[in-house]
Amino acid sequence: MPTAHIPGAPPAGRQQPSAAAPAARFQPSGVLAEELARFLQSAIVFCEIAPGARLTEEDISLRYNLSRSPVREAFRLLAADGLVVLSARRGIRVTPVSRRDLAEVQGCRVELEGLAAFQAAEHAGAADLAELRAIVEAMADALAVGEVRGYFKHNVAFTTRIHLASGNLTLMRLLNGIGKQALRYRYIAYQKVPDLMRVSLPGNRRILAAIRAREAGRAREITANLIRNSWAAIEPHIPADDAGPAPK
Amino acid sequence: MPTAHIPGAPPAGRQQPSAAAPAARFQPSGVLAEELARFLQSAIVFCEIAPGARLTEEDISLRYNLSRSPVREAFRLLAADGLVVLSARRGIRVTPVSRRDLAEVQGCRVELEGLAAFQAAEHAGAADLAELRAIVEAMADALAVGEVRGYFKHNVAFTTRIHLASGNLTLMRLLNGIGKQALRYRYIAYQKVPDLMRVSLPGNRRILAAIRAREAGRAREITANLIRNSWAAIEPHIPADDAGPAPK
DNA sequence: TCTCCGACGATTGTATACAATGGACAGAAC
DNA sequence: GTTCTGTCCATTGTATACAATCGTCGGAGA
Repeated sequence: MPTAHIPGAPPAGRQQPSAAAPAARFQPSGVLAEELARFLQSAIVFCEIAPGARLTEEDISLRYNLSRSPVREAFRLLAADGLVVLSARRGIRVTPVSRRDLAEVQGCRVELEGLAAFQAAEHAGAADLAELRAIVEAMADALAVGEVRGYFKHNVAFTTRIHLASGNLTLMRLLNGIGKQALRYRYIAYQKVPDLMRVSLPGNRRILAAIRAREAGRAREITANLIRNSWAAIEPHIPADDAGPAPK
Repeated sequence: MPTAHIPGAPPAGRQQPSAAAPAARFQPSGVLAEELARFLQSAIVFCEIAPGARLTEEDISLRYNLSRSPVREAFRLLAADGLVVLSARRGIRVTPVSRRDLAEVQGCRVELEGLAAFQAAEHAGAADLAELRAIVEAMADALAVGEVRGYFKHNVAFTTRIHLASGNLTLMRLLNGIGKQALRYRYIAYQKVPDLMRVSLPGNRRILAAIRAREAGRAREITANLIRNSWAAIEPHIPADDAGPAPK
């Protein structure tokens, strides 16, 4: 199989632009490169494109009826987020997952998410707090009915909102650069260990409480511990062998 | 003046490719986009292109006799490093410097450089230690003869080598994403406060000593403190007003 | 059978032309 | 004088054609 299966795309042969397409079809609205990057990012995070899969610029441009320019740019964006690895004239590969990579990502996240929680405790405004509270309730609702993907979505929103509340644009840029890669592991975690929700929710409640109480140091500590816990929960579900025999 | 002055480029009119050019002229060897990004990055870090200056893709492509494709890609790379800000159809601006930005960058660096030093203390090999030692000696030599720019260069190399010794690719990617922006402030610092060298050198010696002794926690602390010190030294030399009256 | 060499093909790198968009400015209406 | 509106232009967004390069594969020679 020369190229990986990609969902939401016309199967193989070039298709008329106006032809009917699958439900999840890529529907550009604004800048093509950014839209495509978002679309592919989602597909990678949710493992709809397998880790290690090989892609090419031309392949994607044919599938989605775009020229190579925006496709190329989209791949650069994904590479900046660590989701794909570009190698000149050898194609593009979805970054493989590995325990080693997991350790690196989570190790960095401990520091940066901790800093974000710290600064959020210092700077969060009333609107931030209200929003965080609402998100936590949404998480609780999703947990109550066992909606893993819904819980995951709200959990991500919670984290993102804390980043925003920190008021630190540079930190947000950094977290954005690592967060996409982390998202893959977080999604794998919730899929394989749904019970992680039961640990995560109280932890997030405590983070929110610390932020409300302006206890920055405590917010940092709880956040760091929560990440370490989820890290430990994820690890057994990632292939141990990190320099494994790459297919071809 | 519609566009900023850029060094190392033919003045204005299009020039023959083989024509004689200034000494520091951009000389591509491999991939144009990356070469150009490196060239512009250096110009921005060393303030040869002023903070806040406005550029356009076409302007650069004319100056260096390139097509817009690699120029465009180079600007995306610079944007990912936070050195320029892209705004659709409004041109490209060199990221302004401000105390607020400085605080964000250094705040993040305290965490990440600290983590790098910590992990370097855990993982550094003999080659890393030898190299670090050699660089520190080079720094001492530069200090002895008062070569600010030489000291700066070696100092950057020292930091980079610690990143490498950490063995954490993800951390290196993150530090790379913030390091370029930090470099501007570090360069301003050494220019305006050459005496910073006298504080920096002993600090770096102590970091190396801690790494050699495998005292990870101490390496982290010294690193964090060194950054905080240089931060404090730089701050007075950055315009306080961060949302200043943007030209035009 | 193994190794070296050369041609081919796949894939990205670069150049160029054209389209689309959003702001600036001039002019008219109030 | 102020405000609205329409046109123009600067600038980026996109499409396409061509060039360069690296890996692969087959064949010849030892």
